[in-house]
Order: sequence, then C-alpha cells, then structure tokens
Amino acid sequence: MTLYDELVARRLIAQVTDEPEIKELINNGKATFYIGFDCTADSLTAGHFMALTLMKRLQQAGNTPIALIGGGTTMIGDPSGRTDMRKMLTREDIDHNAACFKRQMERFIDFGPGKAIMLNNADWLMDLNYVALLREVGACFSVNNMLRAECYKNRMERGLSFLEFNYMIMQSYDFYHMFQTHGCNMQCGGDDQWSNMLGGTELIRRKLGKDAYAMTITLLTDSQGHKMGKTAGNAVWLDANKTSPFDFYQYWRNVGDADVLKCLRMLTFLPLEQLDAMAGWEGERLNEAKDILAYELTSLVHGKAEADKARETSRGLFGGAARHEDMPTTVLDPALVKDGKVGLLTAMVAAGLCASNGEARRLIQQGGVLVDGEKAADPAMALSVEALQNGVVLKKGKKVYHKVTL
RNA sequence: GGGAGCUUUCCCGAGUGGCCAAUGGGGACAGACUGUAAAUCUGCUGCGUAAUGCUUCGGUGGUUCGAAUCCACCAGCUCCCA
Repeated sequence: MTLYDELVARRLIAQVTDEPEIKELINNGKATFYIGFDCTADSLTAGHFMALTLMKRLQQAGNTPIALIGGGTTMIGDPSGRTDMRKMLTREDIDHNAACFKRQMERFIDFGPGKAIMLNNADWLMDLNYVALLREVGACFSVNNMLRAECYKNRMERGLSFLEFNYMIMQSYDFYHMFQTHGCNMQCGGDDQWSNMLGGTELIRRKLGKDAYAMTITLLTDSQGHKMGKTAGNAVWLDANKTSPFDFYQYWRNVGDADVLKCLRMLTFLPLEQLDAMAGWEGERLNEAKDILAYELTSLVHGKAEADKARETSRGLFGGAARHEDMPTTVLDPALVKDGKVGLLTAMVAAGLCASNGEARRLIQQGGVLVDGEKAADPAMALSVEALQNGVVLKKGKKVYHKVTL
C-alpha cells in the first residue's frame, strides 16, 4: 500500500490541491513539506500531535519535513477558527515557547542531517520592510478573494482587525520564502488552515510561475463535532509536567465509543489490518480498543516505561486492586495541619481537586468523594497525620484519583 | 473626522434604583443507571469560619439611606455617515 493510500485509509486527508501530483511526490519521497506551529503556549498539545504523526509518516516514506516554528506569525495571531482576537504575546514569551516546542518535537521527529529541518519564521518575517513587502507581494493578493475565505467570513460580523487580516499574507510569505530557500514544495496543516495555505500556493504561482502543493488533514473531532484534546476547556498537553502521563492515558482511555476507532486510525501507527480487525468490536469489547489507544499514544508521547506505569495504575484503580503508587500525588504543606489533622476540604483544595472549599463541600454533600475507598459523609471530617504519612487516596467522582501525603 | 449603540457571573443571555449573588439556556462538576462509553433522569454551579457575612455586573469617580441599574470621565468593541 502506498503512503498516500494509507493516509486516505486512515481518513487523514481532508483537502488537497492536486491529487495526482501530491501522490507522486509523497509516495516517492520527493516532497519537502512544512507544517507550521504557532507557539502560543509553552507546550504542544494533543491537537498538535496529529500534525506530528503526519510529519512522521511522511518522513518515514522518505520525505523531508520542515517544522516551522511560528515565532514571527505568532506576533500576529491567526484568526482562523476564532471568534475573538488573540491575546498579544511578547517577543520573550514567544521565544520561550518556541524553545519548548523544539525540545518536544525533537523527541518525536528525527532532525538528523538531511532528515528534517526546523526553522523559525521570525528569522525572515521580523526584518521585513513594510513598503518593500507591499511592493513584492501585495499585488498578488486580492482583497476580494481574501474576504471570501472561510476563515474570515465568520469574522465579518464580529469584526476583524487589520493585524489579523494580514496573517494570511504572512503565512503565504513563509511558504514562498521556503519554496525558494529550502525547496519546500508542499504545505500541510489542519483543515482550518486551508485558505491560508492556498494563499501560499497562489503567491508562488504568481511570483515564480511554479507549482507548489497544499494538503490538509481532517481535524480530530468527537462524534458531537467538538475538537478533541481538551478536558473541561483545558488542553491536553504533551508536556508531562502539565498533563501527567497518567492523566494523558486516562484522557484517551475515556474517549467515547463512537470515537475510538477513528482515533486509532488517525493517531496511532498500528497497522491498518489490525485496526480493520477491531472495527467489528462492539459494546463492552470497545474497552479493549480504548486501552490499546491509550497505551499506544502514551507510549508514543511519554515512552514505553511511562505508558506501562500508567496502564498498570489505571487497571489497578479501575480493576478494583488497591495499587496506587503512580497516581498523581500531592504532598501537603505541613502548615495545613491543625490539631494533628488536616481538614478534608483543605486537603482537596490543596490537591487541586476542587477550586474552593465551597466546591469541595458541595461535592462531599452530593456523595462524590471517597477517602481511602470510604464515602465521605461529613464535610467537616479531617485526615489524621498518621494516615497522611502513609498516603490517603482521595477519589473524586468516578474517575479522578489523587493521593495526598505529608 | 461626525453620529448611534454595546460591555453582566465559564459561554450565550435576562435584569434598567431596594424583593439581585443576580431569571433562563449551554457547558462543567456530582448522584442514579452503565462498560472508566453514550443516552436519560436528578442535583449543583461567586467566596465563606455558612452568619440578616463578604466580594461581583468593562475601569475610575459621583448622585442616593441604598446602584448591575442614574450621572461624568476613561477604555474596548460594533454599526452608520465621511
């Protein structure tokens, strides 16, 4: 099976500019493609993960990836998929974030000589001269066309600043620039980037009379159409300090039935034959598929050892056994001890299980808290120092486990 | 440059002097039912030592016994005219 066919079979491809050409390029390792990453946070997220796997799949077939860190474009802020304007980040924040991204990507993509390149568009965007830029590429963009682009359409009612409007031009310029300096002939990205990407191929065609290609991948959404990779509005991070391997594992272990196979296909490297065999699984059996999904992804991101630990912990907790060595743990501040005890409410807030005492109290009153397996009935209860020294397991709701110690 | 309007708790959105911590919906969280799923039903959703307590309705001042509600200025956004 060729690479292109595999991508199709995995339902990864959303749109392409020129199917026969792109097939030819990537199947034969002739593509030098780039994917841009806006560094708005100090860690990549599960959302970026699919882009990384795509990069890896293409790299394995002999194509050359360029990971473009958006040090310059982040200064502008992409309005795609946004209803409001992004917060402006300082240059220092952006540089810091770019460095963090780089570290995470290096674990995943081989940046050895001739294998892959990492660039930062701050290197060329920051020095652009306004008038020179306008003269160089300004004539190649039709405002009429830009306004028709899907990503701006829904902003027409709410307002779109000139700053953001220029994002497409910057992104197009990136492609144009790398086409010339690095022989970059294809751009990949999320489907929400489609119009920005077309801006680039169009610019290259007009300025250089050459063809460049664009391919977008399907955004990973759940069966309700929501973007995946978020819990309670927070991103699922790839950085172990921001989302622990256990929580990362649990996130995927808990995807809905309707989404497991899709996730396996799009995110893992498991052979398609194996996935096809799983496609017939139903009901309870899907839990096996979820376990495979969670294990595969955790081991890709955090390594096999961490994945084993997370799986064991998870099985221990949900399988009834009392194993809890690896669950997230908080060491309480000794200052919280009063009369040889720490109030349960205090402990829950300190462990980050609740935002406030009031919330913790409510939770207990609703019967949502277990202390070492026993339902906590009284919000006023306290944990003794002796018990804490051995570690007390707090369970919030059905799935959130947290150990507190002194 | 001129004119009109908007800014409410996580989001949408009521509220237009005391009965407002503020209707309703969504989301989130919890309980029941389950398979660590979905759907459904229920509860809950500012803080709190739980009290006729405290802090909230873009910001700062003011009027008033009392303001999310009135006034002034500032900021942000939207729309119309140039």
